[in-house]
Amino acid sequence: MTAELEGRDSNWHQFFGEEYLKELLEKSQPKFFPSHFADSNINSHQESMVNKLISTVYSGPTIGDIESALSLSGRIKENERWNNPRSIISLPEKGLGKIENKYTIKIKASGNGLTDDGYKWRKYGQKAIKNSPNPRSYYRCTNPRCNAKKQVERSTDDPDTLIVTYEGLHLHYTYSHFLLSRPNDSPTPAMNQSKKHKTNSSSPDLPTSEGPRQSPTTMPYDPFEGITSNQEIDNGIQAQAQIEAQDQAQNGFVGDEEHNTHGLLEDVVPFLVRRPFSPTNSSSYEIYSPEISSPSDSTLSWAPHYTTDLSVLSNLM
DNA sequence: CGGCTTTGACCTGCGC
DNA sequence: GCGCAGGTCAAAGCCG
Repeated sequence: MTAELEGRDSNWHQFFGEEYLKELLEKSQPKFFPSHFADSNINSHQESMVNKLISTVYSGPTIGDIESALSLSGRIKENERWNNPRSIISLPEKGLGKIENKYTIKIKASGNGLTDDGYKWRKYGQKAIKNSPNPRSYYRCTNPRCNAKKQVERSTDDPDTLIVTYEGLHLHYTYSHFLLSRPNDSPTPAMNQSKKHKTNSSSPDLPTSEGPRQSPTTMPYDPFEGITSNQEIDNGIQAQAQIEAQDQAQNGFVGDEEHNTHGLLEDVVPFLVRRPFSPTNSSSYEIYSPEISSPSDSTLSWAPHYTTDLSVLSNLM
């Protein structure tokens, strides 16, 4: 499989610019970051920490993610547009139209026809599409806080291929991500309040990604990998736990209590798509952006035609 | 009984 | 303005 990756560099410093990172830090600092992170001068160690923290907090797919996760031999195009979020804002002026948090993914369904992407979705509609024999199904994330949506339809070319379009962000916490690297930590009170997950059935007509959330004990990667020192992160975790405990008291739930119990904001691109890990997972994934890829280009491409207002995300933290 | 899917109706955007 | 197509709503029914 080949894929063309068209988009931003995975280096957050380059992508967002230092000023924007500082702005983000200032906004998120009260809950998550030690105060000195908001200082005007960020040294290299701090910057490294910032990059890692932000890439953890905002876990949208980077090129590295896609490449490593999908084992793709993709070629990466330089595209200056994605080097700075400010320039994204001006994209419509450049004729690319409205930018959306949208990804389209082609999934070669496995034998059982299921494509468990690790999130829990509720179907809210199905629509016949013109010139297509296959209906399109509409799903929303079951988390009441979350505006993530996806559309699923079978490819007309290949009945085994599902075309999944993700839209929006998973605005809920996956606190378990923190804990993977911290086996010695005792669970926070909030963590003990998670329910057992419930497995959904799938439409027999259009198998989708209903399924159990990935168990914290089998989460495939450690978001804090490489981060070594850190009272700051401990503080952040504790602060987060307090926030969630408060949530629990006030609202009766913590994040997506049933399956995505605690932790970091996740991009709508599902965890298992970004980081497929199980050798038994026979699904293959192709991520592309029909809006940007050339019609004459036979290869599939991916482009981050999403913008994420990190100030919004940081406010949610 | 709660949570889910199904499905027809309704809404909205867009092209003519 | 009209019609079409895509997207969403919500009532009804199913299921564990």
